[in-house]
Amino acid sequence: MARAGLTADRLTQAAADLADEVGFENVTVSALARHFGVKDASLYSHIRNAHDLRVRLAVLALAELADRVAEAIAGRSGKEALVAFANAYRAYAREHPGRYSATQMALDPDAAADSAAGRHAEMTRAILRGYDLWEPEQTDAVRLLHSTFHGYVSLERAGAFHRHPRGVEASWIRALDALDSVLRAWPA
Amino acid sequence: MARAGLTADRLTQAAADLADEVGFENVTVSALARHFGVKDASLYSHIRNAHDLRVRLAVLALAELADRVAEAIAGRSGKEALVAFANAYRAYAREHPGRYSATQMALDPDAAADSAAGRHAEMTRAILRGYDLWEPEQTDAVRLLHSTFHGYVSLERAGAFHRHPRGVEASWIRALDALDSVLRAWPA
DNA sequence: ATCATTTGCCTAGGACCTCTAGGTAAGCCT
DNA sequence: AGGCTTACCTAGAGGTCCTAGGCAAATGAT
Repeated sequence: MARAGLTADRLTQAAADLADEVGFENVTVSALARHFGVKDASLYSHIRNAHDLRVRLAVLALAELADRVAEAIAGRSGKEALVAFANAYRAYAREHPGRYSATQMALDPDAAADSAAGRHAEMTRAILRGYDLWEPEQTDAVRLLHSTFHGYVSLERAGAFHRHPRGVEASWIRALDALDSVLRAWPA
Repeated sequence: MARAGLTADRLTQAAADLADEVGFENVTVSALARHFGVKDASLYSHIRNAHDLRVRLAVLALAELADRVAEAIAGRSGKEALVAFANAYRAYAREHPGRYSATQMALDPDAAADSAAGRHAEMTRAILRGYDLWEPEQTDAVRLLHSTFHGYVSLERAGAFHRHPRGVEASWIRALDALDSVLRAWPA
C-alpha cells in the first residue's frame, strides 16, 4: 500500500493549481483525490470537508496576493505606489484566475483573522501616506481603492468590458489617473 | 396525476426567490423540484440543465436591476442621477443577494446579448450626459463607475468592510462624492 | 529487534444532485 | 371518440460529499 504523502498544505497547493486550471467552483474533493491517485475518503484525514478546503485555498491566495503587492509597492510612494499596487493586484487576478476567485470567498471571522486580509488593508493604508489623508477619510479611501480594483478586475474577467472596442488597458490607466487625482484632492 | 403548471418562466421566478433565500450557489434543480412538489426529472422539459436554469436566473436579475436603476435615474441628472443610480444598484444587491450573485455569472456571448447588460451600460452613459464627457473618455468613465459600484457592494457583502468601525454608509457617501468630483474634473 | 502507537490510506455505504430514456395520463383539436 | 401534444412520472446511471470502521506502513519505545 504505497502512500501518496498527502498533507493539508500539499492538498491546498494542488487545489490552488487546480482552481487556476478548471475554475474555483470546480475544485472538488473528488477532483483533488483523482489528481493524487487516491480515494476521496483519504482526503478527510487532512481537511475537514470541502468548505474547509476552499477556505484554505482562499487563505493561501490572499497571502500570495499580499506578497506580490508588498513587493510591488516596496520603495515606492504616491502615485507610483498606487499604480504598482493596482497593477500587481490585477496581474495576479489574470495569472491566477482560480486563486483570485478564491480570495472573494466570504470568510467567517476566524478564517478571516488567519488570513492576510489585514495585510491588504494595511498596505492600502501605506499607499495613502503619500496623500496626506487621515482618519476617518483614510478608511473611506481604502474602501474606495479596494472596491475599484476588485470591481475592475472582476468585471474584466466576467467579460463585461469586451463588448466595446475601447481598450481595456487604456481605461485602466485612466481609472488609476482618476483615483490618483481623487486622492490628491479628497473632497472635504 | 395533478399538474403543477410548470413553465420555464415560473421556474426562473421561483429559482430567483430561492436564490435570495438560500444563496445563488444553492439553487439546484432538486431544490426547485421540491419547491413545486414534483420530481427532478420533470423540470428537464422546461430547462435544458442546471446551468441553463442559472443563466435564466441571471438574465432575470439583470433585467430587474435595470428596471430599478431606470426608475431611479428618471428625471434626474448630474450628481443626483449618479447617486440615485448607485443607491438603486446597492439597494438591489442588499434586498436580493441571491439575484445579485446571479448577475455576476459569466454569461456566454449569446446569453449576454439576450440580457439587459446593454441597458446597464446605456444608463451609465446617460448619467454622464450631465458631466460633459465624450468618447473615448466616456467609456473609461462608464467602466470606472460600474467597477466601483460593483466592487463596493461585492466587498461589502463579503464582509470585507465590517472589520473596521468606520461606518460603511459614510464611506459609501464619500465614494459617491469622490466619483462625482472625478467626473466633473476628468483628468485630460 | 520487537512491540505498541500513530498515521495514511483503504473499503463500504448512505445521502444528495444531475440528467437520460422511456412511459402514462391530462387536456386540446378535429 | 380518436389522435396529438404536453406535463409529469418511474427507473436508473453516474457524480460529489462525507462517515464509520479496518488494515498496513511508518515511527517511537523498550
